[in-house]
Amino acid sequence: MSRRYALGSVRVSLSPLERFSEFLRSRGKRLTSQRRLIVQQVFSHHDHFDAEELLEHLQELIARREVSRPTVYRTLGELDEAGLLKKMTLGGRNVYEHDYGYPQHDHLYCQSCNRLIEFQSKEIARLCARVAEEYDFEISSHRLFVTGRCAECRRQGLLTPSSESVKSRG
Amino acid sequence: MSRRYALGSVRVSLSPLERFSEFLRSRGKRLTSQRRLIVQQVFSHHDHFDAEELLEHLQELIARREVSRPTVYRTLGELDEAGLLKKMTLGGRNVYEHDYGYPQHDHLYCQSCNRLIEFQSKEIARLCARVAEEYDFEISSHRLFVTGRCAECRRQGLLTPSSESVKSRG
DNA sequence: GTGACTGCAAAGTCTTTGCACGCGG
DNA sequence: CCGCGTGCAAAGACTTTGCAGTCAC
Repeated sequence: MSRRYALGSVRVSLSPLERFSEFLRSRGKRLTSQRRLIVQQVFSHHDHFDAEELLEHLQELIARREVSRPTVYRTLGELDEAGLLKKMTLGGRNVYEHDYGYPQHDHLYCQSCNRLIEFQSKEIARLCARVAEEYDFEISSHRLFVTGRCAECRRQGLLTPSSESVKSRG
Repeated sequence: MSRRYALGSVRVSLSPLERFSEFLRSRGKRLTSQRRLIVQQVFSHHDHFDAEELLEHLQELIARREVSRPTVYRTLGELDEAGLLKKMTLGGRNVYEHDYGYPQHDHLYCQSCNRLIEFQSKEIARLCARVAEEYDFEISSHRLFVTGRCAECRRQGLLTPSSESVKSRG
């Protein structure tokens, strides 16, 4: 898989770190070395991840006491608030994905390999808008998950859901 | 709200308890008094609920030692397996809804009052099928959540998400 | 300097599990 | 009467919080 970005990207003028810095300033918060390190790691590649995976990637820094578990959790929340990450829940744990410089999309979720496959569809938003109008509902966002089995797993005849962490695929 | 069933119902030949009983038999499991009590409570009215709410409804039975917390959790899992309940995750906790004798639907989720509003749309399934075909993906189910603010909350100008449990609304 | 931020340890919250007794088939 | 199912207590997975020292601004 050579394409790291399944759906291409959206033009943005600021880097994630710059954008986060601006968000922090607007809230009277501070750009600490820890927040910098976490943002760097999070945006070093496009992927879906949960706190545990991020902590693994940061294990050296954690061992060196340059960043800690609670700070990672706290910062993930801030990145979500700041609109840099989008949080979702999958199998009881919080999973994050890039939401800055990345287009709106939905997911196919393979129960066999736990992969999230991204796809785009303009119709979904249209459909949501129509339903919302009917119910006099004010949409802030939508989330469509299509669960099943991906082509690869079907070929391999995998039936049992694996317990590995969530991986993305483009 | 006089309509207890927002979307009407689907004709089924067996009662939930009968259906569960059949499921249990097919698995070499037993229809115990506890499972009977839990099924009765769960299907006594149509609503979305989580384990904590169900436990509250069962508090008298729990006090009398006729049923226990672990058994409630175990039975909810079995009802999900049996296809009587559908499990979903909302705000980190598992939420259940009737899935037997009840039509396929999706949800509007109001962030202010935490209500789930059910709606039906044939187009969603069509759309999912089309996407799945494109990705050579085998669908087992889909789940669409439209998040935002319901008409009532908008009228009341409620902005802050409440922390009460999930309620359904027809 | 001062107050936001951090790491640590500890506590939450929701859910699951090990075990010995009890009861359904 | 076998062995699945139960209640109990305890552990588990994930995440959050209180606090005192530390560092960004």
